[in-house]
Amino acid sequence: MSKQKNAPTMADVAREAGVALGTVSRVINGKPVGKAFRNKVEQAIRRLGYQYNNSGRTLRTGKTNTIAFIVPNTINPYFAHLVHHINIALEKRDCKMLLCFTEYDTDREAEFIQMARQKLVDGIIALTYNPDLTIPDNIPFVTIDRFFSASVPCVASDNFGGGAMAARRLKALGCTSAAFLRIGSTLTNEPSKRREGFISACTEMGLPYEVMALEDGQPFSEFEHFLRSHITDHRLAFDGLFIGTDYLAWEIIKLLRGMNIRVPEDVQVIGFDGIRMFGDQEPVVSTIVQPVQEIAEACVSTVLSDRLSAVPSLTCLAVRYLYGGTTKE
Amino acid sequence: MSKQKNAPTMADVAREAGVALGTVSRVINGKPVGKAFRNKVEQAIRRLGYQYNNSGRTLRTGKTNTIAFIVPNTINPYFAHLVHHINIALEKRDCKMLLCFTEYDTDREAEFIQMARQKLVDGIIALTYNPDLTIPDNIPFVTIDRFFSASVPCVASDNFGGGAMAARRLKALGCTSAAFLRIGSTLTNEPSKRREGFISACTEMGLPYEVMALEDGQPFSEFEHFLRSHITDHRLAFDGLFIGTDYLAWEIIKLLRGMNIRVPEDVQVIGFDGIRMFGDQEPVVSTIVQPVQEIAEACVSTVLSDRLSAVPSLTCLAVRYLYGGTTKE
DNA sequence: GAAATGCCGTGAAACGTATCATGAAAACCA
DNA sequence: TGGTTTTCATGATACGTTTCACGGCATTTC
Repeated sequence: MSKQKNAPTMADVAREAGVALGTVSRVINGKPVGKAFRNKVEQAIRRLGYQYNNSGRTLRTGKTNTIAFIVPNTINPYFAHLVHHINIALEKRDCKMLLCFTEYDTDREAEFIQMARQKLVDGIIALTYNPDLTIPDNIPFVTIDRFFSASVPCVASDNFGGGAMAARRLKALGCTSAAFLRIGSTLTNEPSKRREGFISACTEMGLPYEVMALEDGQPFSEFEHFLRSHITDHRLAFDGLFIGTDYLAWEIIKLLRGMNIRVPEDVQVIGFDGIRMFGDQEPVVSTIVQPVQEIAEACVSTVLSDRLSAVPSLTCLAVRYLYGGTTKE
Repeated sequence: MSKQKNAPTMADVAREAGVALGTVSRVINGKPVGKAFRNKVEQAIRRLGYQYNNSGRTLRTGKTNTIAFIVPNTINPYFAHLVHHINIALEKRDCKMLLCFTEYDTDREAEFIQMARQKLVDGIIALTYNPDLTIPDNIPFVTIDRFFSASVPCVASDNFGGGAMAARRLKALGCTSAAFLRIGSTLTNEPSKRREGFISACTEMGLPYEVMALEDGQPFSEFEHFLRSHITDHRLAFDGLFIGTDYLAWEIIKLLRGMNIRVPEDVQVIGFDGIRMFGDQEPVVSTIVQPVQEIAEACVSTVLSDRLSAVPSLTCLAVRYLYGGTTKE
């Protein structure tokens, strides 16, 4: 019961069982061992309550069975869902997850990547906001929604298709004039394809549209100016709004309601990500749902695969989610 | 550039610097070292790009600088916030966090605790749902909101006070009849004190109240029956509702709206936890905010403290949060 | 029935680090 | 200056595991 009853080691088990150290190891690792010997060892393990020591194993094998997930935070529900599903996917493969919150801080992203080099993790899954990140080449690295180079696997859903989906949906809802809002300037980002897809579909359908994008660092209030400048006679100049992120959509809806513009009566609003407040609840905004679970699964299977460089960027299908129900396209 | 350029070790640094192995170690660990020697070592480290190997260090010291946080999931925003703040508190102390999702599964809770014994973590912070959990006595263990015994530190906010706060608030809002809803039967739970505090304050103020508690496993629809049975002439029999959790409150509000009962016009609803949809957004329900950050800080400082057994259960002050603004009581 | 083959138990050797006892040099004191 | 203390570099050791070469034993093969 003492706190420092130092835990039994494999040597203790070997002594207790009257076998060699190597035999104990073979039993533990499921290597072929004679039945009698196996029994002796297993009983000794049970008697002593032996548990393997992870540090020793890791030191010897060089494998930590741990993957780092670098993500801004867990407050944004979309990130929270990613964390959740990545963890599940890792656990399925007997791996642990080391969570690294960057808080959108570039320096911290770099720190975490350094950390990986201390043999703390076997690989890294990263959702970063630094387009100039230097990706280490000596450790498996997978990005979510950020394309760096052909040699760095990038997992993303069909952002272009999702954007087009949003446009078609607005049209189907009877909108005659649309607008697109997005924060973040990095045009090589995968998510920027949502805009491209939206524009492409609008053009194709002959739906007029406007685009308003905020650079990183620009004040959020710019959006308010944009919206206000489009109001005449208490009416918004457009009746359909596609917003790059549910997070942003929620903010915008607040803004609109503050201007006495009703959603969805006066303007249809569609977000992106598929965030729901809790597990099985109605969405706060109409949204294009990202297949979070598939994204997580793809990240994990890629980061754990040996032939990393051969894995192409993955593409998942987006799903539309609207007031009250889910529709797959 | 090759993937297997095995990383430089302390021995390599020592050779490069022309000093002894122990000297390198002393430099790295900030022990007193002669200036000339220190310089030589530091330069060698830089030249070789040396990074310490965590497994070796852990094996030697027995310290992993990692704390496990056992929590049902990260989907519930309250949990997500806990994860976030615990991680921040750990990082402040140069510790890592190992996240363990139980999904409310008792077996998995036990598994994770076993894992800790493999020297994977230095301590455990747990938010469990198994009242019969056996707490290991050979590893620092801190619980959130669950009291097991005097020897297991339990961090909880002032649940009794929070419950009383909710009652007073309903009264202040002009309610003349109240009800309390809660899921989960474990009466020794710290959160059950919310009910006690509520009842106590109602009694004190002469505010009539009803209590409806769902046992674990009972169908959620029981709540619907309860609510329906309190409706006469399209009017609810009470005009104030205190609900043990924001999660539940949100569900109940959905239910109420489905019955054409308006919130807050027909009935005032107050939840508990202080969940907000995103970082700085309006709450979905009125709620008693838990001081998540302080709770996290208390957990971490307790689990990392040596004189664990001497630490009493901590208590934090609750804060009231209502439509549009925050009020401290 | 002897040689060849396969099976599997053995003990030693690493993995990379922190620490400890040792001893030498430097600093201090009288 | 001689003795005593302090400072600090050294090299060996141990942490707990996996793996590897070795060899003993049993089973097969012609």
